[in-house]
Amino acid sequence: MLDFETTGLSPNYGDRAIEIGAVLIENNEIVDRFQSLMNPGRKVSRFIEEYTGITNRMLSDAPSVAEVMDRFASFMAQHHLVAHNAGFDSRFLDMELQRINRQRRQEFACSMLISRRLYPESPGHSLEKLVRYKNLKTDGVHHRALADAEMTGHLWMEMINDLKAGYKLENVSFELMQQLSRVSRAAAPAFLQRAAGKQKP
DNA sequence: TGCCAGGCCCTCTTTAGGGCCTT
Repeated sequence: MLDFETTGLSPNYGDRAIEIGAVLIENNEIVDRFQSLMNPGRKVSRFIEEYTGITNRMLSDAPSVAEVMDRFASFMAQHHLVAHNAGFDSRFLDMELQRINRQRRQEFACSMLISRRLYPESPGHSLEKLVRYKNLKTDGVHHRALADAEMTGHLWMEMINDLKAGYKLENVSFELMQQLSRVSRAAAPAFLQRAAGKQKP
């Protein structure tokens, strides 16, 4: 599970990463963590300072983006990747890796797309609203990379548990989650019924 | 200086528009 804080929304228009947080999940348990600020080599806006709590002063002492991303590439290794609204984080990850001549090879899954299919009745599908809706573990910090990655991890594990309980699935693989995120919202229940049928002995 | 996203998903749809979600 990974999360970026950035200078803005568009890597194609020059925005850069300023913090990355990630948790490694094995057997429905957080077993490792990664977090670092990174100096993008430019000032961040007042809006970003207030939105994230990450100030220009904090970034001036931080290691370079290249240095942090090199360490993170080793941390993520070949593990599957998950982010909340993964399109956003995958664009920044791929752009920052490209800048250090490295490349992502593994697949991404999006916890937001899956939550929309699994919890259509939720009042919203932002990370914050889902944490409240599912009463997930949180330390109350939002818009910081490690805290958001941890909450995404708890959401991911909750969704797996709900799929197991609600559809009598014995095994919920990363691939099944990815497939779920790709079927239409209307077709999701039938897709899950079929998946459960296939797993019956 | 101020401007600039991208994709999903619904609906009053498909020759489109707008809300949501990420910073």
